Amino acid sequence: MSGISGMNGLTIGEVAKQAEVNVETLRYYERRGILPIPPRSGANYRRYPETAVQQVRFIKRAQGLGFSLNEITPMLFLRNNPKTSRAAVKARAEAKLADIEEKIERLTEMRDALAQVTMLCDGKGSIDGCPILQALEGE
Amino acid sequence: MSGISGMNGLTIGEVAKQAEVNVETLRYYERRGILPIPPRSGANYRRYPETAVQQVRFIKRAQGLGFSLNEITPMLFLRNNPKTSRAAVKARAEAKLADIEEKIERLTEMRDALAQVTMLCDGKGSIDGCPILQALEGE
DNA sequence: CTTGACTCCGTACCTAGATACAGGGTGTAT
DNA sequence: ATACACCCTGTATCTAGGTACGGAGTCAAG
Repeated sequence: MSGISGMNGLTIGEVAKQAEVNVETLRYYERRGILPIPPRSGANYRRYPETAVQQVRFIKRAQGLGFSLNEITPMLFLRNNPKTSRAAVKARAEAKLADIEEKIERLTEMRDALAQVTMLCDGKGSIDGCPILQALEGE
Repeated sequence: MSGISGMNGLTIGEVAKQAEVNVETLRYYERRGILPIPPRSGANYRRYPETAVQQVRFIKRAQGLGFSLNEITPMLFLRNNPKTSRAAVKARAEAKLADIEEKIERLTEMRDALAQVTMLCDGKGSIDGCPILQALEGE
């Protein structure tokens, strides 16, 4: 048998592999207070419960939906608190949704402005009087 | 008369005010090599030509269109080089346009995924079995 | 000739999310 | 018993775009 598993809980490397993150990332999450502090072995090795893998995956999925670590931290707390209502969870999701929509809108405005400026230019000749540069220079 | 203007060129504070940026930002741009190094007065004060204000505004407008400082630096160079073709400028604008569109697409995917998850939840009851959390936990 | 506003430089700090590395200790297979 | 993978801590580094601060020098007005 390889590794030092089978003892009691998972090593940081095992959690990292299963959750598909870097070992350093797990230590970073611990420092940030986003992952609970695991017990230590006699040799001072972290001993993670199986649930740690699920927690990390939860974090990664939430990140994939646009949540920042600062936003995820209270969500993990919520998740472990049976008094939490679904309404509270839903409210966070909806706030983030609005957030993402605003970002999309800002980028869309940017895109339209840039597209307009780009279309002014036929791409021929020297830069003297280039409409794109004029747009950036002008009033 | 207030200030030390009228001498020859603009002080850093005057440029900052006219271009609506922070004084520190101008020094930062200089360190980054994005703004040309201005001559100094006897007292070692920066003496900016009037064109500096235009350059800073150019930078700020380009940022507003989504260009990073790293992308803007060569654009300023291009702008001052009469051999540059409009095609080169247009190519940069189009590349950035594609870039922004990709960002919009990624955010849109995110939004759709989050919206779907959010709609599963009626916002009633305890978190046990909350569909949003289940989506984050589950496979 | 003092006061206040401005400037200088260098360095540290900020957000966000990690990643890397040095210099040690540990666990196990051969 | 030795090699090698793994773990520990602490600190530094990275991207991006600045902001803040300390201590010193300078300028113009009253």
